[in-house]
Amino acid sequence: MTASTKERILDATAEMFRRYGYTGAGLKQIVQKANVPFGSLYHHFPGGKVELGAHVIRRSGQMYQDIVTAVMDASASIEESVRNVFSGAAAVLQASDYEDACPIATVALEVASTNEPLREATAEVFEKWIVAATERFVSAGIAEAKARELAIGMIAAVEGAFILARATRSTEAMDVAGAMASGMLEAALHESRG
Amino acid sequence: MTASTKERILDATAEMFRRYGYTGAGLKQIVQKANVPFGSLYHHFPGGKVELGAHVIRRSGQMYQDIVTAVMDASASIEESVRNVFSGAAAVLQASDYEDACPIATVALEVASTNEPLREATAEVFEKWIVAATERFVSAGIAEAKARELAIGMIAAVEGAFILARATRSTEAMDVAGAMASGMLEAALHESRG
DNA sequence: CCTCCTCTAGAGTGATCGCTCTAATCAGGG
DNA sequence: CCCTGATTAGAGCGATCACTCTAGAGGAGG
Repeated sequence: MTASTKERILDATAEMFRRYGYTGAGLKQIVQKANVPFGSLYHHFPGGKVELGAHVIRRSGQMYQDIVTAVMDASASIEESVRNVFSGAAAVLQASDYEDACPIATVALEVASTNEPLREATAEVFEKWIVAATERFVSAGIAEAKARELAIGMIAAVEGAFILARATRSTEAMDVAGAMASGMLEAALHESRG
Repeated sequence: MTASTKERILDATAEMFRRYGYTGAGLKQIVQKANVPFGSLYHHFPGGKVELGAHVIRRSGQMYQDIVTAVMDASASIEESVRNVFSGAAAVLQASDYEDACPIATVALEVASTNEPLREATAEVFEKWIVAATERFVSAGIAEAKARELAIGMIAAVEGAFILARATRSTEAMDVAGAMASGMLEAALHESRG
């Protein structure tokens, strides 16, 4: 209710992107869902769909990172925090009937070869995620290079599991990916502790 | 030249799907690329875009599986075969300027919540891949349950790495995912051999 | 009151969407 | 030759696409 017109547009677009992707989300549908007149969209985002898309990608990326950070902060150990991220993703998938997964993966694949500004936005988000996760692992005592590998592996695992889980409507892939990621982490911790 | 009209449609559609996704690929563009009159498309695929999409998903899934099988058959050991699959994927990505990746991942995410028959087609393909990979690992002496976990983990890793690699235009994620997958496999082999 | 500027409001633009339709073309059997 | 069914060929359909345009509503300063 207190959300501004601009925020309502961004929120509605983010939800449309998650469900229908970038190409599949129509601007008319977006303004209708946001309960905003069409003219307001081009007032706030004069660059049209591309500018709106770039904003939504960066914003969704930040929001997702904040959620993951909060989950990890609430965990007792780094090992547990990784497991909680995957089990949390599995829970959200199930609760949303396999609709709400990664907010930018679908868009990332769609625009990778067709829309350079949006591709750059997705790349920026992924790189920020990698850096944030790497810092976590470094703080846990893992060497920088190994920490970055773990971070990339973990993000790749969760994204790949999202694809399999949504396609098969099962959390099996997410559960397996979580076990795989935590196994990798434990091995790295064991190594770094001597 | 010897390719039939139907095959040319399927090939053109597969390429359009890889680059633009399901929603982004227009039927007019497809028939133009395939050098086929519009009427022929609806003669061969009376069910329209959905029927064509389902055919292309299953066909691309089978083709991709055949390629991976060939790569693995040409490898000396199961460990090497897994590494070759990832390094081969990285090479294809680089050679195609990060356009040609998994032929169905983009479509899978797009249609997961919007098009039930196509979602089922993608689920079918993924399940076949999992079964095929599981059989490979079982033949290598790994227990059935563990082999299925490895198969799912490997497919999730390669799919997730495709997303990161295409977005960032770098093979780093694919290299890391390959190392992660082969590490998992070696651990499982070590365990199964006592 | 008036002016100025931001924002809301939605009708209307040409282009493209998936799809339907009819006609032409072709091959093989009689 | 004619007939028949499969396939090619593409114009045209209503709907929707991203987007532009003009007009009005609302609040702040004078």
